[in-house]
Amino acid sequence: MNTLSYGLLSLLSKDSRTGYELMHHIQPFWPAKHSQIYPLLAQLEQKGYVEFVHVPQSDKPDKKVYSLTANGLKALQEWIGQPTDAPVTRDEFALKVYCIGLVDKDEAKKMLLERENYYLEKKVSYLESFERVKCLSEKPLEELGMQDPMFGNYVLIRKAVLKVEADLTWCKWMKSKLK
Amino acid sequence: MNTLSYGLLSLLSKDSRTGYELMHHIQPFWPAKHSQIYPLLAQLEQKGYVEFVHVPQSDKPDKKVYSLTANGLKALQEWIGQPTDAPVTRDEFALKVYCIGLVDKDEAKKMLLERENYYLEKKVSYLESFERVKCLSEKPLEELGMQDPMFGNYVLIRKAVLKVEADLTWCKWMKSKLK
DNA sequence: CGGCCCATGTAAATCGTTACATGATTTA
DNA sequence: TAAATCATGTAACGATTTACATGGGCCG
Repeated sequence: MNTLSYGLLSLLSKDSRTGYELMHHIQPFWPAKHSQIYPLLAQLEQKGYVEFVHVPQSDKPDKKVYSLTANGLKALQEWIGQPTDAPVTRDEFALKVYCIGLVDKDEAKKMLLERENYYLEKKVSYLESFERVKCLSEKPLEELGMQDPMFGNYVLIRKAVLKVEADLTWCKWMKSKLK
Repeated sequence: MNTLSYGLLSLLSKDSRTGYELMHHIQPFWPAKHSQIYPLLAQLEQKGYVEFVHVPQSDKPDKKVYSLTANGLKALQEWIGQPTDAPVTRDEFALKVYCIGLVDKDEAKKMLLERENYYLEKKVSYLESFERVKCLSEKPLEELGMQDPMFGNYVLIRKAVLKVEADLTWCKWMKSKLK
């Protein structure tokens, strides 16, 4: 059982989903391709942590809708209590910035602006997710408690927004350094 | 040539270093174990991008001090101009927070405090690095330009500090949610 | 004396990406 | 008509971690 497997169980604890949907929803916190997810779902099913129903579709390909079993829930709760790994980030841009003095100022500025636009787009998409969560939630977001089904979404989007704002602050600060 | 290889060249563009030192210095931006780095250095040497001198030591094991060659510098500069991959983060804590409602409030609070302490320690160590850079720099940091050798260190530590402050802001905000 | 730091390397296992494979429907 | 979306899966490759291997000096 690796971390991604538990991540899939985490998503399934809220909603039954297909492998395809799980792939999309897990991206922001644990990037993974479908080729990694499908075999793990098969393993999880063999362990009895998830089960699925075939859902034939006429217009689109048939799908398998997975849900968490009682055993899966137990495994998930035990995992939450275990020690948690430190987050890991790999940022090619940071490596380039470290030796940015090797290229000329115009190229450096161009790179920074590109990265800033990347973060701006991210921020927009996070704010859109935020709005979506706001609509789906019964209560106003500020009143959500730990037990509410949208609580996880709410706090993680808040985390993502704070992070991307820090990145944008850094980009703007860097731009002033390259003037 | 993978990203880590270029990362090693990036570090070597500032200083000659051993594989062991490279391993430690690249951690904040591209975590890697020595078992990954030593073979890559051998490859880089075969390609003529780096060269090394044996340095026998009496008290400690002998070492190989690597430096960047002219060809290595050229490869490095070309890489900087190429499109840059988006940063990738994998955060087990985020997955757990998503379904934090599955454990009781006290355990959730304990997890949050642990993570906050982790970030606090990180912040302290970043601020220490900051002081070290300040001492090593000839000019005051605010006056450093792109070409100065400490510029890369300076701006990346600033990036790390902004990030960890955003994380701490989130932790404090989360704590208020669990009251 | 046990464990950490220095310092380099290889081998095995796991994790993750890219490519191969299929195929209907929708959109530009 | 080319590309994207939905939907699942396998195979090959590359990246990363863990474990194996060695050995002196230093600290508590």
